[in-house]
Amino acid sequence: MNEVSRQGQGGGHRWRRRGCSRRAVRFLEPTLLLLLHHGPAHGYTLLEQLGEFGLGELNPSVVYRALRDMERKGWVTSAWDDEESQGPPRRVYHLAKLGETVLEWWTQDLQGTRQMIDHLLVSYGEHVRGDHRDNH
Amino acid sequence: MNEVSRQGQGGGHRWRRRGCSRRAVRFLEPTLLLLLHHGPAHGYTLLEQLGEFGLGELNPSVVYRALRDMERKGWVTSAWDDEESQGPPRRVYHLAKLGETVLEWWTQDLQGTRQMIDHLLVSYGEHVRGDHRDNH
DNA sequence: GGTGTCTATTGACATTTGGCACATAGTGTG
DNA sequence: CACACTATGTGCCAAATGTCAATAGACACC
Repeated sequence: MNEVSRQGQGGGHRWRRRGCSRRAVRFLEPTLLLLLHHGPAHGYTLLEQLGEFGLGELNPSVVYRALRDMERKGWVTSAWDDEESQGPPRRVYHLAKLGETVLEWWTQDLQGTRQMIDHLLVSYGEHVRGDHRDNH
Repeated sequence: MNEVSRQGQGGGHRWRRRGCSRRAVRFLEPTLLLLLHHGPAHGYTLLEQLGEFGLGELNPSVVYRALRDMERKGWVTSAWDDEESQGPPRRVYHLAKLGETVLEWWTQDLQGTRQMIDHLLVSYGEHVRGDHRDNH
C-alpha cells in the first residue's frame, strides 16, 4: 500500500503509485451521498464537486461506477434528464430513502474511523515526545 | 463496500460482510509500525496488542502477511528468537530506519485523512441542521 | 461536410487486495 | 500416540480498484 519503500530517505513524492491516494476511494460513497443530500444532481456535476472534499483526482469511471453501484444497492435512483444541454443525455441521480439511512450510518462509521486515527496519532505523539526526553 | 444494502431499514448490523470492517486493514501498517516503535516484538504479541487500536478482529494471517510485506519493503527487519518458549520458534521484528521514516510519513497521511473526515462530518452536520430549520 | 473539441457516460480488462481454509512445527499432557 | 495449545506461513479465490478506450450528442470552425 502506498509505496514509500523504494526511495529510501530521498525526496521526491512518489508515494502515490498511480491515480490518487488509495484511501480516497473509501470516502467516495459517503461523499456522494452527502452531495446528493443537498439535492439531485448529474454525475458530471458531482464529479466536479468532489474536488472540494479532496477527491478531485479520481478517475471519472470510478465515480460513475460508484454511482451505478449505489443505485444497484438502492441508495439512489436515477433517470435520464429531460432538458437537453450540450452533449449527450445526462443521468440525474436522486438520493433514495435508504440512501439517507446509509448516509447517517456512514457518519457513525466515520466517527469511529476518526477515533481510530486520533488514538494512533496521540499514541505516536506521546511516544515521540517521550523519546525526545530520553535522548536529550 | 460494507454491505448495508440488503437489509432495507430493518435493524440487524449486517454491514460487515466477513471478517472485520474493511476500513480497518488500512490502519494495520501504521499501527504495527507504531507498536514496533516502542521496541522489538513477536508477531503474536503484536497481534494481541492490536485490539487496543480497534484492530482486534483481524485474521492472524493478515497480520503476519503484513509483517512479511513490511520486511520485504525494508521497513522492519526480523530474526528468529534465540530463547525458546513453549511452541515453535518465534520471529522477532525490529523497526528499521526506513520504517521510522515511513511511520512519520504515515502520521502526515493520517492527519490528512482525519481532515477529510472532519470536512465530511462538519459538512453533513451543517446541512442536517439546516434541514431541521427548514422543516421546522 | 469533414474535423476537432467539449460534455457525459459506459465497458472491458488487468491488477491488487482481503479473507478464509489449511499447512507446518514445536511443546506439553494424559 | 492422540490431542491440544502456541506461533507462523501459504494458496487460492472473490471482490475491489485502476486504466484505457469506446460511444455519443452538440457545437464551432474552416
